[in-house]
Amino acid sequence: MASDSAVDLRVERKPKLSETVVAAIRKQLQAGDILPGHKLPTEGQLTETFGVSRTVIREALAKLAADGLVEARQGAGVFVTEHISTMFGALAADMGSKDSIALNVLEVRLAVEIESAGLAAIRRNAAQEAAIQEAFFEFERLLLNSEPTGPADLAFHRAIASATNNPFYVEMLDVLGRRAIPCDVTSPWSTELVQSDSYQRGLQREHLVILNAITSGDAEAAREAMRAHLTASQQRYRERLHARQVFYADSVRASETE
Amino acid sequence: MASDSAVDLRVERKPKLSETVVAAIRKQLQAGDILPGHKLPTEGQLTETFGVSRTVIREALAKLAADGLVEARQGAGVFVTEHISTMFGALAADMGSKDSIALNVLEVRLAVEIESAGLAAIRRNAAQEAAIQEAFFEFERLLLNSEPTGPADLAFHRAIASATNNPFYVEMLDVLGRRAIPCDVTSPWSTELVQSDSYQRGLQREHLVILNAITSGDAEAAREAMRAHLTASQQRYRERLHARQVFYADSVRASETE
DNA sequence: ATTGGATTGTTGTATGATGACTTTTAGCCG
DNA sequence: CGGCTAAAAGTCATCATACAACAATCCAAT
Repeated sequence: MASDSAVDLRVERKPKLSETVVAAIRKQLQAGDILPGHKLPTEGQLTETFGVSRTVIREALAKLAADGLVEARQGAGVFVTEHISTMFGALAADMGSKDSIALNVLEVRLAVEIESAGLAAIRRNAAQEAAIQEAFFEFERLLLNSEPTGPADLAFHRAIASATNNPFYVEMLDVLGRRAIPCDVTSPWSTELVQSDSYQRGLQREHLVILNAITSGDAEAAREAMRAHLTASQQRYRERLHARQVFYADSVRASETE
Repeated sequence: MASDSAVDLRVERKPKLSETVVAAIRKQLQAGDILPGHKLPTEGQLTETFGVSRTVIREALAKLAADGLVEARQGAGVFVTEHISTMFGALAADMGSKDSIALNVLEVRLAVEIESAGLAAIRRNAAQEAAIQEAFFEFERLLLNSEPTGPADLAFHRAIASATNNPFYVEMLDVLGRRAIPCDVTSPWSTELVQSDSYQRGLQREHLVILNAITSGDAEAAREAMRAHLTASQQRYRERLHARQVFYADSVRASETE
């Protein structure tokens, strides 16, 4: 309780052994060392390979199984799951559990916002449309002045949600947005990389498409524009995670010089 | 390996102990026995409570942690994480009393389910697809026997949400669905009017379109089918409300003009 | 009253053993 | 020689115990 205002500095204080093993096996699976449907080494072999106890191996396999990457058959062995769609498989393989939660929440947010845009295109009134435009131009202004655009971006999305005339869309956005930061808003590790001018220009370009669709009352186009915007954001988010994990993996490798 | 092509019919293949524990703790958390941010019983206490070894408890906690429901801090204990459902707890409690609000919630649910169907079409695995089909045929069976189809309908929607491989979709569906049931499910005022055979036949027809789209892996078609299904349900819901309101009296209208 | 260490409680990891289930192999019979 | 059965080996699931690492608490000394 010493300092609540300070941002939590410990991004990754201590990777548990099982997490390390999970990451290692994930990487192997992603690299295709073991093909879907085939058997992983036995727990005993993995114990020797990684130099940890069977407890750790079992916990790691349990986590992988929880993510659906592998499945254990008693008496037979642990097998790589057959069906994982390539997209989702790579996605899940790339990220740790905590990050995957953020991405999952973001995905729910995506659903809400897409429909929100469609409804806004249909139901908006003049004042609401003006609010959306105002947020758009505010973003533009901040961008020109090189000021942080996060708030304006958030305002843009909230204005759209508000234009549905369904208060729960706004509430939903607030609740979901607070947890899974939409990647365009400030984030612990989004220092300069994300704030680059070209990055924000891209955001604004996507915003414009959304805005045009809404003002023209085309629900379908609005949904598609919002979908494009958010999936792109999702992609950017994922890339950042990946970059972070590469960094993290390298640091682990450095400490494990054996 | 006698029948590899056939879907595994044994619903309860092997209830691992850890899974049982996971389910039990999940239920407790969902029931609100332990509030977010608070500490769970220690592993030792859980060992005694469930009568299993600490190995099983640890595996169960690891799975819960993988789902983001709890997080363990070494030396301190295992704590319940702040969760979306809890944030929605108060929110969901507020709504549901008024029908207009229920309609708004239903609309949010529509957004979630539409996207859910699209993701299910892309990401589903064999077991999940089988679960969806099973729910569909269960609906069919109940329909032929003139039994209430509500549970099967709900199972159908939950199976689709589950097939997204994003646990938050299921959770969202549960939270939103409990209050504003989609009118096809049992509801206090859905006595016979809603249960009419032709009505349920229509539902099942819409379900079939969704099912086909998902099994064929067409995300766009799945979304459209789900959208059609839910907007139709929305419409039916409105009609029922209107009928009820007319049946009651016009006095209500006086207080809430507009 | 504050600081510092000792104590206790809790999770993380290691190790060994046993049961249950699956696969493979060996053996038996036709 | 071929097919079926039973034994054996391999593997995961669970249990039990012990120690290490870490966190919160308490208590004594200053």
